[in-house]
Amino acid sequence: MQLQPIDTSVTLKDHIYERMRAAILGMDIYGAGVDLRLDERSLADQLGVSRTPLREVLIRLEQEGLLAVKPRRGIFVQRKTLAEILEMIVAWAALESMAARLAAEAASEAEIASLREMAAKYSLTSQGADIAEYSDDNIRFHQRILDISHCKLLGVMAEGLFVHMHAVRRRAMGEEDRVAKSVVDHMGIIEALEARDSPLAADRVRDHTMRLHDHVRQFWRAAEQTETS
Amino acid sequence: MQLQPIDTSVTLKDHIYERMRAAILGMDIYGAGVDLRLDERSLADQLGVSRTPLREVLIRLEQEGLLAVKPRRGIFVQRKTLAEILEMIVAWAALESMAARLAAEAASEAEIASLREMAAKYSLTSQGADIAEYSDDNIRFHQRILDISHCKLLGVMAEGLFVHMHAVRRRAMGEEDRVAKSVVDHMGIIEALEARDSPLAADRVRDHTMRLHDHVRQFWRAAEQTETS
DNA sequence: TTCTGCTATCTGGTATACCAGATGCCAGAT
DNA sequence: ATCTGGCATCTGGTATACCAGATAGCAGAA
Repeated sequence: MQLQPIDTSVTLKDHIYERMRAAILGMDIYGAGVDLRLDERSLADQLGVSRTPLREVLIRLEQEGLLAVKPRRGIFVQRKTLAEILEMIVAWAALESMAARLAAEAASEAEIASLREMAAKYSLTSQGADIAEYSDDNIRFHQRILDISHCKLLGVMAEGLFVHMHAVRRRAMGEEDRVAKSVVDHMGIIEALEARDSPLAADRVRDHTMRLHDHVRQFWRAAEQTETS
Repeated sequence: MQLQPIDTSVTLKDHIYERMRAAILGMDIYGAGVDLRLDERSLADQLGVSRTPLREVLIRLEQEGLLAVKPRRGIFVQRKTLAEILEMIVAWAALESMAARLAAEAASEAEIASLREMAAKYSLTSQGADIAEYSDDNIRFHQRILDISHCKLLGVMAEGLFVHMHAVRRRAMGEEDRVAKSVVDHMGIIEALEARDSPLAADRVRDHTMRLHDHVRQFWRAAEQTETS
């Protein structure tokens, strides 16, 4: 008889973390009259746990930049400024560009082929798909590049950045036009990878992401947050 | 009369964090018979605080990859595997390469000049300085590049990576030879920045850091850790 | 009516108590 | 001498109590 060990490392905190994270990402952070203040006790009540494990989760979420804890003031969902969003995209470009470079050097044919497969969905019917769906697939495409770089850390670090993009989407995306351009970019990236041209792949990925950078800078809807500190 | 507001946001936790972090970084993590287990209660006693704030600090340190908390087993200082170290260096190269690119485009003359100043110390007397001192100045040089990119996030993310290099130094550095080569690399980087050649600057920074990558891979002393989980 | 200062109360910070899983030692059985 | 099962105890996880700063509303003075 053969038994798999039971994973005892999952604790209450982990469940709380998932719930909280999902709840925060589900919020329309940038909405006008949205209440960004959280209340520890009330949250603990709703989740049916005590404050202690909840607080540890809140601290973790603070580390990830999703929350801001202000001593004796309150806990707030963190709104990112345009400048911060732009910096995240720059960092993302840096990481993914490196991932593309590594992928061009070391990824298997099958791995690169899997990218083409993902892109194929849009190459023909590019105008038919709706934005939201494309946006998800788009993220997956980029994560796949990070995966096939075989450098886990790049993926992990980028993941921490993607999280924040989720909220931004509602605010700065939206032009139909970009989808078509994006598809073209993706094909260019795939071709560079297939050609094992690592500098070219790195450049194309970086340029592609930096185009998003410029787009966000241009179309960020200035419903600016008023809070200072 | 003019008064500056008192910063009330510094709390016990922050002090504990500093102490713990310094203590951990000061440890010879990779020593042979080093005890990597920490005891919450004992630490709380030593610091003169209760477990609660200490735990929050420990969780933060876990997030940063310095500690590993194993439920009902203990808290351990995290040893990095060679693979993990190498991935960190890759990520570092990605971030700093991007920083160099931005710096070449946007840094002021004065900022670039400050790099030359830092490098000057070693350009002539390159053989005189001891390794430890050079190593510190070396880190500062790289942080300066991240600074003058004017992208804070790149610096912050790289900082989180540098922390781990501290412990690695004892283990994989040491050849006098590398100092001289490193100095040459630095001058090349500075020249590319001065020429405002951003692709070249990015390439040189990346190559330089990836040379460290190769060096570590080659000279990592295999006194391998035995623990599995 | 307006301003001042007290106070009730809300919030996060910290301390402490208790719970349950993990370990290791030891007695008793074989 | 060796193996097994139980128990004492150690460790982190969770719950709860209490503290002090932050706020806002109100009462009383000017």
